[in-house]
Amino acid sequence: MKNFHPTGNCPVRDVLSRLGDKWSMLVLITLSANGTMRFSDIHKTIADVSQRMLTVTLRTLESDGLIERKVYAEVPPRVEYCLTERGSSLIPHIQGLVDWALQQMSGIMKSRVLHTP
Amino acid sequence: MKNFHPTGNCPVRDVLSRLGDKWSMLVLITLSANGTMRFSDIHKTIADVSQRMLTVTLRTLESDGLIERKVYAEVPPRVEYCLTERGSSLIPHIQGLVDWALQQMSGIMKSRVLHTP
DNA sequence: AACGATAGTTACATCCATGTAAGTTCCTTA
DNA sequence: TAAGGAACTTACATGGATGTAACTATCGTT
Repeated sequence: MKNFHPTGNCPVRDVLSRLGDKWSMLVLITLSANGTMRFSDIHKTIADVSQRMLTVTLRTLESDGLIERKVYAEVPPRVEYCLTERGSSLIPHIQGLVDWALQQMSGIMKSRVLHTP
Repeated sequence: MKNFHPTGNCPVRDVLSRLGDKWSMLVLITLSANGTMRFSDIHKTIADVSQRMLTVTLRTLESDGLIERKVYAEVPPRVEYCLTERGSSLIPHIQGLVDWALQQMSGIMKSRVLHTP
């Protein structure tokens, strides 16, 4: 347990807590699957995210250097997002989690029912 | 309710959202590193979790079948926790995320500073 | 002149995860 | 007789994450 420091501020916890929010992993997987996308494209793909939270999520991911934001000086505006190299390096790990969840979810749902009669 | 609850629709999101809370991954990694542990042992290892949240987290993990809870009829009580097979199968994926975070966190911190002048 | 399109921003409201503090149980030991 | 211990449980408080709705800018099109 030398990686997770139980006391004080842990940078690893900090980094991981960003991915644990409601939309970040979903956005990253979406960009990985589709390549470069406009704001409206992402919004259509993840239909139930609010405009505000999509903006907030994208800004946070950009701030951490996981995605890149390109603004084109056009009217109406055009903004494109894509994964950075750092963002791409994270994808296999998220995908690993998703695959695990897909394999296990049936059993997990059954387990939940047993534990809440 | 005007909108569907997102985790109500997608089982994968539901399962992953459980792992995204503040303590679940930490508890799983701790159990993986130390094997069977008592409640108080986990609490000592993860010093800054409140008693209540440790209880809540352990119950949730148990309900999903990721850890096993063994109660011994003694006074004072003794309760032991360990990973189930399902919980163990998740560890490599969490560890992959942790390793990634360790490799990237320095660069991420720098990126954050650049994006918040 | 009004409208639509895109990608936001702002102010405000609400919910839920988490925290705090105290109470509970039952036996053992001083 | 009372304190101590493990593992909770309950009631209440709080803050941060998320949601809602309205507003913005600009230009070409109707």
